[in-house]
Amino acid sequence: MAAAANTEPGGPSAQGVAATKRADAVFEDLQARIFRGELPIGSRLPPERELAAEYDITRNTLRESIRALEQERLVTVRQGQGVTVADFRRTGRLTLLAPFLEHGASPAERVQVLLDALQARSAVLQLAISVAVERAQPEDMVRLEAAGQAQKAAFRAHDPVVLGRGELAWMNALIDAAHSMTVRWIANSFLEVFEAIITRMPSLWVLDAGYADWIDDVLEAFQKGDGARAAELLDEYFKRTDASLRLLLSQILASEPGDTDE
Amino acid sequence: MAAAANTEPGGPSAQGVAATKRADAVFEDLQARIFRGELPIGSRLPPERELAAEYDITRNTLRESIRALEQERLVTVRQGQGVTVADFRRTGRLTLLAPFLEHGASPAERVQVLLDALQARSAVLQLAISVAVERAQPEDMVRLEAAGQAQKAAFRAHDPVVLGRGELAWMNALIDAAHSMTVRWIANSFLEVFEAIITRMPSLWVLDAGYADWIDDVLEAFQKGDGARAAELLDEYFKRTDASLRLLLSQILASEPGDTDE
DNA sequence: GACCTGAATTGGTTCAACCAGTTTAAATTG
DNA sequence: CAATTTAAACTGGTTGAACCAATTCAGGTC
Repeated sequence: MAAAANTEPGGPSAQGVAATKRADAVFEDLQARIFRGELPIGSRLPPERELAAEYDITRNTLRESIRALEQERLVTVRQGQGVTVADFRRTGRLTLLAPFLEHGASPAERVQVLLDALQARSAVLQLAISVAVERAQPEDMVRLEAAGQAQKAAFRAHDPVVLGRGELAWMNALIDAAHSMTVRWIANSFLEVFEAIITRMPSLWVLDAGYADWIDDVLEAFQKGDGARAAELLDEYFKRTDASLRLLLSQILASEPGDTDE
Repeated sequence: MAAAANTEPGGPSAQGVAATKRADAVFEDLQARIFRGELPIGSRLPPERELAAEYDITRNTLRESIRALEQERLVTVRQGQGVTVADFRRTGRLTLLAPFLEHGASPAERVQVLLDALQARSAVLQLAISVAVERAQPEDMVRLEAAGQAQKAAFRAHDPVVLGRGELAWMNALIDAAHSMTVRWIANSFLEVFEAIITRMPSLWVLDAGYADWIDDVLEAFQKGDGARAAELLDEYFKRTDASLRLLLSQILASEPGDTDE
């Protein structure tokens, strides 16, 4: 028990691990094929009857997969006309972020999306801070403080997984302190990505040497109610670590020639 | 043809207008019931066989609806155990924003979410600007400039629908100029909301008197490559209009006693 | 060539079983 | 009587075949 403790409630659920349901498995495969460009944008999927036969499932089951694809805006479905691959790069939504980073086609594009996502993450956390400064309750402050201290302690251990989970906990505390559904909903898509990174490529979890001090500074600014200062600190820090990550990723990109991975 | 011109490609698609497919209709109804709290968080939905009978559809069709709910993280489904309403306020993602604002339970909560969404929108557009300043191509600049001028012209017409669509076009131009899938994906969920507002409650489209000048200032800062200045202008402007909107919404809230609308 | 017409194609829905985890309650056992 | 075992019942997951309803497209008609 307590094997893979979830950072926060609302953890595991959908497509977390390998899909057990046939419909899920087919959904993921089709999703990956679309991301890979194997099913090009604008092209039509084979008719449901054919596709079902290909995957050796019944049409009803296949339809559930298609329904999920449609919900993610990866395809558009019209009676009599077929299922068409949508221009997801343009029409997609943030829910595609994590799956795209896992199944996306070219390494170059994945790296680009990841770097953009990091910048966006910084913006989201800055938003969270500015809202949280206005709305944080005493218990939120306690939780934030605790998460920060835990991180400072864990920092000396140099374990990327522990630190990653700790930072996730810290982010969650901050997001909860904002008491904003909108902030929580935006953040969840990013947290999904970080979950995946911690689990599958912890080496990507880059931390700056000044991490411990930084935690203190942010907490202090936050407690003073100086949201602008806290946001600024956050921005600066991320600019530094993201620069390191950029370097790291370019190295990985250079060493990994082809498209294949997994 | 050209009847209800879409602002941008990637327009109509899913649940735009009243669902024609039975499965979609049921999905929307269940979604609304969950938002309304009629199906409380943590409670179990009736068994599929019963629910299908209630809606007078077949189980397979109902399952497609459930699948969509699951994809939106509104329910969790486990074999042998049933379908449980998820704590969407915590586990949901940005895709819920538009539907929640349309079907959400208490007017007070809807207003709160809308105001938070506006602040988030500002943050997202600031992000878009800061990225766009780095990546905008000449054609992006042309498009932005054109959209801005069109808005200045339309401003004198005082037609909220035209102005709303124009501002949507302007935002789209900016988002495209960022050349970032992440930015586009975040923004799409917000654009969905604005689409709905323009169509259904155009009176909410508040514009400041200084709108025309503001457009000029932002464009100028942008063209100078001063992303920080442009973002700042955007933030200031939104703070002003959002304050007006806050007032307007509180009035509407006061005049509309019950939960019912539509 | 423009216009109907109807078959073929494709998704949408229905029905009726059966399979597979979970839960519950009865039966068994100590 | 309490703990355990067992089997029924419930719940979602999947199947297969058939029919309905838009859309497309090929032929036929004018």
